[in-house]
Amino acid sequence: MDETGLRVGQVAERSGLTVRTLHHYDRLGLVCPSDRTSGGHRLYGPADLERLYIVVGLRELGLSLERVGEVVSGALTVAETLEHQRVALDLQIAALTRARDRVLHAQRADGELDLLELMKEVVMSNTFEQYFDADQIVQLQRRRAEIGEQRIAEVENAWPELMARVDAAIAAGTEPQSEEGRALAGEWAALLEEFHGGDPGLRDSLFRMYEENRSQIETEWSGPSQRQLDFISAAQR
Amino acid sequence: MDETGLRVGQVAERSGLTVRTLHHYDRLGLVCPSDRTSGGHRLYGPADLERLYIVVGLRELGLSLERVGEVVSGALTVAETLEHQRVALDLQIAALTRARDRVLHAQRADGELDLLELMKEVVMSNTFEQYFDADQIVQLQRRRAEIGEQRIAEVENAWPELMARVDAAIAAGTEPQSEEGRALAGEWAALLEEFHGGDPGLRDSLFRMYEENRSQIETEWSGPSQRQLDFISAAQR
DNA sequence: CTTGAAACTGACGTAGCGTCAGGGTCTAGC
DNA sequence: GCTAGACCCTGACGCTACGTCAGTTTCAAG
Repeated sequence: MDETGLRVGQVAERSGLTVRTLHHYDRLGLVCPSDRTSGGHRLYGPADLERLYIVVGLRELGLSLERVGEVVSGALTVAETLEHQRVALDLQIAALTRARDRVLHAQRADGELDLLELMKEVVMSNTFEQYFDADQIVQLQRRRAEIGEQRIAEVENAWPELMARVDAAIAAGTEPQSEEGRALAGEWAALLEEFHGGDPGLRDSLFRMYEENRSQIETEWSGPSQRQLDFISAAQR
Repeated sequence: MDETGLRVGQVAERSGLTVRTLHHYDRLGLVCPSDRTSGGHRLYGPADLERLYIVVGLRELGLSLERVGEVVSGALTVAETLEHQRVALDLQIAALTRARDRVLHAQRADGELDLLELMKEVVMSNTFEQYFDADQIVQLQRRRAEIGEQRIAEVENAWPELMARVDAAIAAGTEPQSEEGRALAGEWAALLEEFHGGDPGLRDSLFRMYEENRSQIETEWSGPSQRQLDFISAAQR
């Protein structure tokens, strides 16, 4: 008759979970109280609580209950699970961040929902996903986080300004191979580098996307024109 | 018998959705094809497609199907919906980012899952959430994104270094009010400012948390000692 | 008229519990 | 011993946004 131990309600209060949740974990076999009263009420002992806290801790990492079960039972190695989870979280964060960016963009349309803008955004990001795989998108997201929003805004503002100066140089008849031309090409390359961070995979994907969607990017996204690209590539030779 | 229009399969192919999804939207009343063949097959006209693309666009913003329905029916204002959605996405991103940080922290325990570390993390973030509300957590997250990870790492490394110099000053018998003492206090305030960004609400919450968990923070998180705090506050007077 | 592809309408499954519904159990006070 | 009130029990359905059969019917070409 050693009916010591906490009842569900008390465990719920201490752990911040609900009684229903504890029932759920019990049924799934995650945390089963090792004792019951004669009337069938659950009694949680110290070992049960320890297991419960392990489960809670793993859940805070965002693992599903199924994974948690596999980890506590030893069916999954911890290191591998953590690595998978990190990647999964990166992907989710990237997806949500893109949604947030789209919302911000739509909000700029001030009151009226600009469906055309929204569709352009959507088409754009779909195009984007054709050329960059999940890992690359996560990689880009990481770079953005490392660099910080201020620097990103600076770079985005720098592009039209640089493109204007390139246009001016072309109009003035500047030789691409001249010192001025090569300086412009250097700036151009530096801005590109801010995007792909020197990763050849990212750079190639970006270039392929550019090649295959040139006219659309030029007209709808005010990207660089063919003349500008020609000038820059001539200067880089 | 003007049975023109696209069938579900064709619409699915063009929109990137599945046939099942189109059935689902039809049943929910979101996008109901305005025509059917005599045999009952769905026929989507141009107006239906337009409505479908609006729905798809709104879904890409992360809105639930219910919200999408309310927006397209005009029951919800667009501006308000977008603002709510932005906040909701911020909260989700913040939650996932915290989970990711915890995973990274657990991974540093190298192979062996350090449950004690994990529990400390969890307890810490629970403590944190007692003192900062959802808006403030989002605000902090935004600040971190703006500043960039490099700067954050710099600041985190700067703390122990500064604390060491303060200790040295105390050991050398430096007066808090001396020029050297006030310089240290200035650096101290600048590092704090990096955290709260000058927001008085954030600063007060942080101070309250510090006050009420002083011993724990000092021992488990190698935070500043009482002696150091006394020196700094004396120097600031 | 046949045949293969495509479409139709249910209906169940998913993750992690919330939320009744319709009971028993525990315990303090009388 | 009895009862009231608080607590606990075990089902069972609900929610999101579809995926995935299953069994039947329609379409379009030969």
